[in-house]
Amino acid sequence: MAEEMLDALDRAGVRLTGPRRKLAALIERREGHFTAADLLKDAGRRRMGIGRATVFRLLELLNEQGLVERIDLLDGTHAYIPCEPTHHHHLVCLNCGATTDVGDCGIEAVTREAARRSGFKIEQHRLELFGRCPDCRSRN
Amino acid sequence: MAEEMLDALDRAGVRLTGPRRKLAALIERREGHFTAADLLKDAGRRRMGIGRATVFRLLELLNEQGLVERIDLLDGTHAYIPCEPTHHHHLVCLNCGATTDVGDCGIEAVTREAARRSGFKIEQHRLELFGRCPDCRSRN
DNA sequence: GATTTATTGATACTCGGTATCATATGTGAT
DNA sequence: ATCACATATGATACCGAGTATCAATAAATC
Repeated sequence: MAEEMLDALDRAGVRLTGPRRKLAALIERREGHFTAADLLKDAGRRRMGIGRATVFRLLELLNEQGLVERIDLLDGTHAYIPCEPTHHHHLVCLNCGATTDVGDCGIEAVTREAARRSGFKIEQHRLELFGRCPDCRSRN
Repeated sequence: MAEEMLDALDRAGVRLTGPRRKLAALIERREGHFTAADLLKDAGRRRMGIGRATVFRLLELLNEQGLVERIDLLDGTHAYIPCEPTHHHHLVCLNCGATTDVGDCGIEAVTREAARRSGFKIEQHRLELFGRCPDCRSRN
């Protein structure tokens, strides 16, 4: 469990410590997006004695490895979501918080058009999509 | 000066107070994106005696009226940019911080495709584009 | 100009995230 | 196995963005 994350950490050349293993497991059993505070609470509830800083440090590491991404919810709060380390975009369910990834859906064309209109040379983009996931749609 | 913002505030039915007029003028003379702290510093430098809370309150008001938008920079910090109150997306220059708006550049098609692939019903989206503005491109 | 009500600025607070630093622990060499 | 040492840890303190509170002030309306 949490193999993928631990492998990535190993590959990144950092130590596979107790706190990191435990946190990776906690992240894995989470569904949808979560905040650093959520994780910290998870750990606290299980008396894991894991420090605040450690949580943030691991999230940063995982983020560097592309296994977790920081997204900005519509209300301006930050959340983290586990994901594959390839370029993609996120879909966030406004009802239950579930997230999915989608690959390139033709956004290249959009950036090209924006570049043409503005004269900018576009180097990066960020696209977040918000809506209702299939489950929540069928559930009412 | 700052007519547009003051008009909008008036239309919104709030009072046209001294601090609001002064801040609107300060926002107007800003270029590119700015943080609440930037604005506060502007005001402080001119000994305007404007409180922290007032700055945040005005930014929130302007945001509600669509005259200012909060964007998330790549490094995770929040910034505000003045803009038109129609749906659009933002281009941010990674070099100088300048911003421009572009209207719909075909993103409808992208959201439709993402919806098809994921089963989500997409209700909102957020797209931010980062790159080099024409000035910075020609300047080297 | 008086009155009413929204707005203000000071202060204190919350919350996400970071810096510091002495202690603990994983790891690679022995 | 154990040693040595670099890395990671957790406690604590800190920072910066944003919000709540509240008595004092100033727009708007009459």
